[in-house]
Amino acid sequence: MSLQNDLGQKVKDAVKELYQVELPTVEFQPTRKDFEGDVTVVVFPMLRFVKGNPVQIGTQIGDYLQEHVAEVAKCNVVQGFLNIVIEDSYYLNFFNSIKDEVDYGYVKSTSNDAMMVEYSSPNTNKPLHLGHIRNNLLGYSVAEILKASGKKVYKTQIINDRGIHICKSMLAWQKFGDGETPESSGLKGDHLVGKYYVAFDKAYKEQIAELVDSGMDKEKAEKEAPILLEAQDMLRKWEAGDAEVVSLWKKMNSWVYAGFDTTYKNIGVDFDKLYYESDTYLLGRDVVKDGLEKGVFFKKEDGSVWIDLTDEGLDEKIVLRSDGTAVYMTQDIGTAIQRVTDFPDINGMVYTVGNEQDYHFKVLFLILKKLGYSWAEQLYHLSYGMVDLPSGKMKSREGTVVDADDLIQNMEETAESISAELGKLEGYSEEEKKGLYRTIGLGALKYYILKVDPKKRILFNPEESVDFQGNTGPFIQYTYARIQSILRKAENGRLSVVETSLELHEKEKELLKGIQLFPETVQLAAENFSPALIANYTYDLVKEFNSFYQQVSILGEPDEQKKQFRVQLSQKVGEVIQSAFRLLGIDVPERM
RNA sequence: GGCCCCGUAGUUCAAUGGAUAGAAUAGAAGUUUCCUAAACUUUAGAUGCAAGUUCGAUUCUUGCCGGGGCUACCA
Repeated sequence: MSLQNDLGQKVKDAVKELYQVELPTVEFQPTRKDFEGDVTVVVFPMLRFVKGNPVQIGTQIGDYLQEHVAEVAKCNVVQGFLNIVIEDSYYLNFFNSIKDEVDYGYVKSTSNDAMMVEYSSPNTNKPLHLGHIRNNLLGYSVAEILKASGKKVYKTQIINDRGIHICKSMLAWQKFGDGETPESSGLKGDHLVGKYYVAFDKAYKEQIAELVDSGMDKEKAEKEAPILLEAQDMLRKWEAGDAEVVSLWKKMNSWVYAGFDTTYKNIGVDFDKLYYESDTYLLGRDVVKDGLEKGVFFKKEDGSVWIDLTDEGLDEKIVLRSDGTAVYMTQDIGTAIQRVTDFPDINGMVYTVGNEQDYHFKVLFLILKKLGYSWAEQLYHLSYGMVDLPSGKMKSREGTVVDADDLIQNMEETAESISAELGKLEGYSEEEKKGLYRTIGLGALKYYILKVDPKKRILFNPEESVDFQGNTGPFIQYTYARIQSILRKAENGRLSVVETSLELHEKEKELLKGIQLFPETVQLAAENFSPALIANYTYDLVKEFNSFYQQVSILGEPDEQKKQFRVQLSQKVGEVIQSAFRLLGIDVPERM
């Protein structure tokens, strides 16, 4: 904020005048609640440059600031901390300067500095589950945060639509499906296909057990179960372009896509560009050949191509098989390059992928750097921890997952029953109510997931479900709804400018400080790819507002100037809540 | 074995190397003639262990202990 810049300069001036020393930086922090003041200068780091007693230095700087800076009202020094009280008029001036700003806190995209954010990237053999939800929410939110920080952003996903796991669902459907379709069964397409993925695994396990019973050892049985051999055969046919297999593949994938579309729409995420693995899995081989000539890669005797990363503390990693076919890494190299070809203004990419692939992305990024792409300097693996259940890991194969669609429905139902109990929705139509339950239910879920550091594992207990009270999405939505209620009741006579001679209530000042923090919080969240920073910021602001709301009468204030100021202050807080929550992909309700 | 991530109140989460480690929830106690009590106000309770760097360490370094992951010519 500009005040901090100004003050920083003034502190440097003070030190220069008092001690004839140039200070490189000045460290600020918000003053802790227990002390008097608004901002605090930490004196300790200066001791490196200025010899002396920190208390004395702090006091002298404080005296200088009071004399030379109009906004500084008072100072006090506690240990090595110089606490500065800022004049009310400064905050009121600040408020006047931003109160009518639309999208306050967002930076408009000006440059061609574009980023691509990849997230979701599901397999087309089963429906989305809670792990995908975490992925989707993180990726979408980071994309929105980057946009708000001034970047151009392309959201993308790569759909993993080929491979043995896809053939497993197809084969099981062929064998056991009896022609079942989404229409005939009433099942959502992705769920229908997922059902056959589970059915495959069941049949596979049965066959293994039979083979083991008949004397085969387990490892061999796992490789030679007839149904697995059939699936492998199907994959070969697919790769050869066998018309029947390809047509089945297209049919079942289309069911899955229809299902995914519904789920994405319900979660509220979207994409600017889709990539399909069936189109991209051959990419990358030419690049590897080029890289081989440039000496980035080397060839082993059997003809396979590798990169040696032992200098970087990693291992050797294969990039092309001895038969010349691609591995996962080859595809990823090719796909990254393809994206920059498709969108030449891309200057960086974010990959939202679980932390079990940390190593893979470390290697991928290194390879791209070694190949000499300038954009390779701006690659980020948005890595996140697993979502576990009390019973352990989620496994789609075994059907032990929290299904995304079920979970969303569950959240809506919980929101509904709480709302019904509170009974505040008189006059709302059924349709409006339904929309509200979705807003609240999803708000609870999204906030619950996004407020946590992505790196941490989440233990999700479906029995306890997600809270609607305390540090939660609904808590913040509720505050927003209350503010809207005030605005509806307030008369229209709006002040064009707030008198800066107004004396601020302590809570009002805290709110203004909170509002002031929003733009830098957005930037910080973008730099750190961290929705959690936005969530925590919003919570702090809202908590402060609720305390203000409780202590200070807004509409009941007799002084018209003050009343109008409080109404506008509330309105601005509401706008910031809405803007912040938009970055998390969470809606805010007019009533609740 | 090697490498990576995590370890903070009973539980779920915070804390750019800074002051007396913040919240929420569960527990105890209050606040509705007053703008929505999904709220507000009290209260009790925590840095895995051991060294080191520093004026100052939850944060950085090392070792150990716990939990998870990666370590495929799978994707």
